[in-house]
Amino acid sequence: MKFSSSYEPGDFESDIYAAWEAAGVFKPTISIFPTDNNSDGHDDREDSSPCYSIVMPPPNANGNLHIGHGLTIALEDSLTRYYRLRGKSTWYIPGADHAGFETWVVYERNLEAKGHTRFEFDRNELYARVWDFVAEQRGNMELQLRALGASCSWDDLTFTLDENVIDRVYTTFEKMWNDGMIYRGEKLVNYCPKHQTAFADIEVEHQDEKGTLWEIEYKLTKDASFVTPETVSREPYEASEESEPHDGGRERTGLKELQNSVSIVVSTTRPETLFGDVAVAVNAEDERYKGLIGKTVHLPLTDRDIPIIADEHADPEYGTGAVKITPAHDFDDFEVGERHNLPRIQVISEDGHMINVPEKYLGLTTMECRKQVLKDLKEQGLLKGEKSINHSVAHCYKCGTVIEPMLKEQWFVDVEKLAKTAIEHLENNEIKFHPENKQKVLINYLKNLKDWNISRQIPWGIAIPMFKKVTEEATDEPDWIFDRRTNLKEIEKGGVKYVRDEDTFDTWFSSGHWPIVCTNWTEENYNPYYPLNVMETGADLLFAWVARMIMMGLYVTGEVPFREVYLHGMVLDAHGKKMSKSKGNVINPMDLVTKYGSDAFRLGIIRGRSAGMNQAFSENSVISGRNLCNKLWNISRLIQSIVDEDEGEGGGPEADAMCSTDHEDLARGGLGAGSEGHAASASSPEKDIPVAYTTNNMGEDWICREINDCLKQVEQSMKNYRFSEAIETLYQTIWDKYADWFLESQKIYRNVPLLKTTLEALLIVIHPFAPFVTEAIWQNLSWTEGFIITQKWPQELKFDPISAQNFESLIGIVSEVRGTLQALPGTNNAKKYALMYDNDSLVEDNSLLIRTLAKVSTINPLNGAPRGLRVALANHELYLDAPEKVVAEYRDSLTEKILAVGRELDSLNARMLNPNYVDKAPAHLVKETRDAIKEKEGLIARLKNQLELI
RNA sequence: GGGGAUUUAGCUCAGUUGGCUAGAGCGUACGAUUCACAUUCGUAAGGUCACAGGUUCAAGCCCUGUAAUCCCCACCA
Repeated sequence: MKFSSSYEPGDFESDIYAAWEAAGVFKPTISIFPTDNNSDGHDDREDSSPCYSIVMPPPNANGNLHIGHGLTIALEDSLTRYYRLRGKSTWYIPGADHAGFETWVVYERNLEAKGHTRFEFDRNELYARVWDFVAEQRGNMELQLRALGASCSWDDLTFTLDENVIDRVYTTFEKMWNDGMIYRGEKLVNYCPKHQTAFADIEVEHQDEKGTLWEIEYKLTKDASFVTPETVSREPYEASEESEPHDGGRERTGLKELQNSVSIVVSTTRPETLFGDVAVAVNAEDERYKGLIGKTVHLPLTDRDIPIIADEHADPEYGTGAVKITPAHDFDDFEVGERHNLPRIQVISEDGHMINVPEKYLGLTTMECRKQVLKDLKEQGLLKGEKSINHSVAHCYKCGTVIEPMLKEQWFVDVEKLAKTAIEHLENNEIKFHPENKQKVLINYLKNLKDWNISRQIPWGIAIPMFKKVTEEATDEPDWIFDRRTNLKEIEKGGVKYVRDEDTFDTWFSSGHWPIVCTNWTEENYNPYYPLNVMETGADLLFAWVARMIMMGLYVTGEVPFREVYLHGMVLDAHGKKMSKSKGNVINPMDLVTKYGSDAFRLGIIRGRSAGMNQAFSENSVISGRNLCNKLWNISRLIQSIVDEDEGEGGGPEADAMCSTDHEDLARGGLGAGSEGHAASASSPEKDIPVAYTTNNMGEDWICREINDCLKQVEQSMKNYRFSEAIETLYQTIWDKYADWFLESQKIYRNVPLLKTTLEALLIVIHPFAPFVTEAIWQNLSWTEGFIITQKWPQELKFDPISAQNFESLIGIVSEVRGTLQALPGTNNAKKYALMYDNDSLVEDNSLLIRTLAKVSTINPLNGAPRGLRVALANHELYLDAPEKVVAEYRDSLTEKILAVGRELDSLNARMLNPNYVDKAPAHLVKETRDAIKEKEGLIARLKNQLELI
């Protein structure tokens, strides 16, 4: 196979993915139910388990992937590929989400566009219709996952409405029902009048808005006796003469006589809910109102009287200190109502119109009613004030409609035990969090968790398996029974008829089972893939999802569902702003994949990102990723060309073991170990596999050392989920070390076996992050076999450490020479001035290498007295053969340099002059400081000497 | 009100038990270049580590406080 001369990811990425998929390399190698009894690994899975499992947070089945998905996949797939290379049986389980509400909104919009409404169809019909709708749309998302390189086990894809998911959800629900954790309650729920469904607290978006706080006067009744809650009827407004509108000034002579001199003024932002008022609350400590507690006031625009009660909810500092209590339409008032056993009067219907109000207001929308109420109050002189305030208002996160707190019968989960158990396991550190602080945040959240409303009035979801009794005579039977037959509208049991609840589950109730259902966990069998090794998802889902998976996992399996949690932050635009359609700054990951390749995208989005942080992202980082891929491509082409040349010349690959260079005598530094010094001729310690190369010069020893360090650092980084750090290490090793120093040196000294070994190692190590280009190269290289995706993680390389360290000195020399040449006046100095050395074996032995790397034209021994410009090195005698005039022009730079070194020396000396430092600091640091001082002193002396010569 | 974070080079970010002269990428400036790569190579400039105290031989890192920015939860009658 021939390498194309340029890196074109678009030419091979999809073919490579198809080849992997066809070869079945994404599947775990160990099945769930082992045939041998070799898996005894219930404990200590982290290190000893042969299995590694991770699940994909399911993207919307009929949507497209956005940038956050891109990040998720890049992270999860990198982990998956890394542990696969480390030899684990790796199971990355893909998923697709029915996305209950999202999909429903899209579908309902379609329906409306065609002139229909949901209310024309029954639930089963709607479910079937949406199913078809999703089936038509489905597939894009999965293609995009493939384009991103997700090495997930496609046969195991779990859809959130799969039968096994529904089954498991029903089993859990039944267990909870039997355990008494499920109850039906009339509570205030967050209700969107447009979508006509309730939401969990967490699905509501609060926005700060300007609003008006109105002050309304409620007059005390003459007969100020306490009115017990029972005297207020639930349906107080039967159309009657009395509730007809009055003229503003007309004396009310009906039921009540008003004590006009005394009144109480309440503050409200929602005057229209006045009709649902059942009390006025004041603070017991509030001197202004103390005497009024227990008296009654007349509720304006009505013929009702309501009590004045004392409750801590009333804040004397806020408004007038008196607050009207409307338990059916306000969360706080609901609680006040419960404390005082007050009735709940619902005055707003589910579609946002007034009910249970005087006829004049009946059927108005809330806004219309508000206007009318204000107008009427004003006419009666009861509107006492109007202030504009800032307050936060709850909105539907999908359509922006103001959320109406609504009194509804719903299913609730009593979360007390669930939360308590979860907290215990979290405090027991059974789950490791990245970033760490999220553990505390989650515990804090669970400690304050309220009961969980799991009913949703959306047809597209898992039906709640509860049926309500309709046969009135069967009084002994329970009102509600559990039954799995949710495909039926009506069932009969023991002669009693029941109808199914129309509601569906909150999506998080089923999603909470994700690790359980994806891994096919069962009560009967040990499953080596549960708990998951890690749960990776967005930090914004900590409460909504992660918390619920933990509670459900513990409830169902008794074990935490995963050992570690990695939370990524939000991907922001290049300026650190949230991406949004309205701002027009949305970046589509697929566009970047098309433009720069999948690997470039993956490298770009992971780089510079740390756990839990919302961080900026720009195309530049993807370009930089593409450049690295290009570098890899060209490194490989170079090595392949050397291999080809070598095999063409010599007697085949076996001859490689003999060094092909003519410069063997020069290759090792004078300080190299042993006469032959072939450090790497030993065999591998673990298995008796002979290593395939010998090192023949210091650059080769050095690169082996650097690659070993790189391996260790990447392993460490991956263990700690420091992806960005791993990539940084790889960039440096591949680019700055391997390409810029080692390969440059190999243009002189060619060690074909070592080139092969090191290239393989680097390709494997970076494969998790750049899977396509590394596989493409692997397939192009003439000597490699199989797929890179299933290779083994590289072994440590053998090398001679002293020789490796000498190469470090050589790098220092070359860098200093380059810098000096640049700083000299004029251009092309490397060609003009010869480099001379005096009595320096390292330079002498490696003069060819130094000449090549520093790009100087000639390098000679200095014959005679020093001349030209002395290169600023403490331990090497090097001169650039520049004429005096040029050296004189360099004078300023030299002075600058002397001053700089002088400053460093001063600070070092100051440190040594501090007796406490010498006494208390670790000995090796003190020694280092001493050595550094010696070196600086030497250097400064030489530079001063040089300056004098000029 | 409760909780969590952030503040380091022009920009985006590293800097994990405190330890040599605080790093990277991008950007900038200057220079190079016939064959692995201009998606390149080399060199350089650029920092009061938000501020004020404290602990320590030693602080970007630990402690206290202040300021600014951001996120989450609750509340806002």
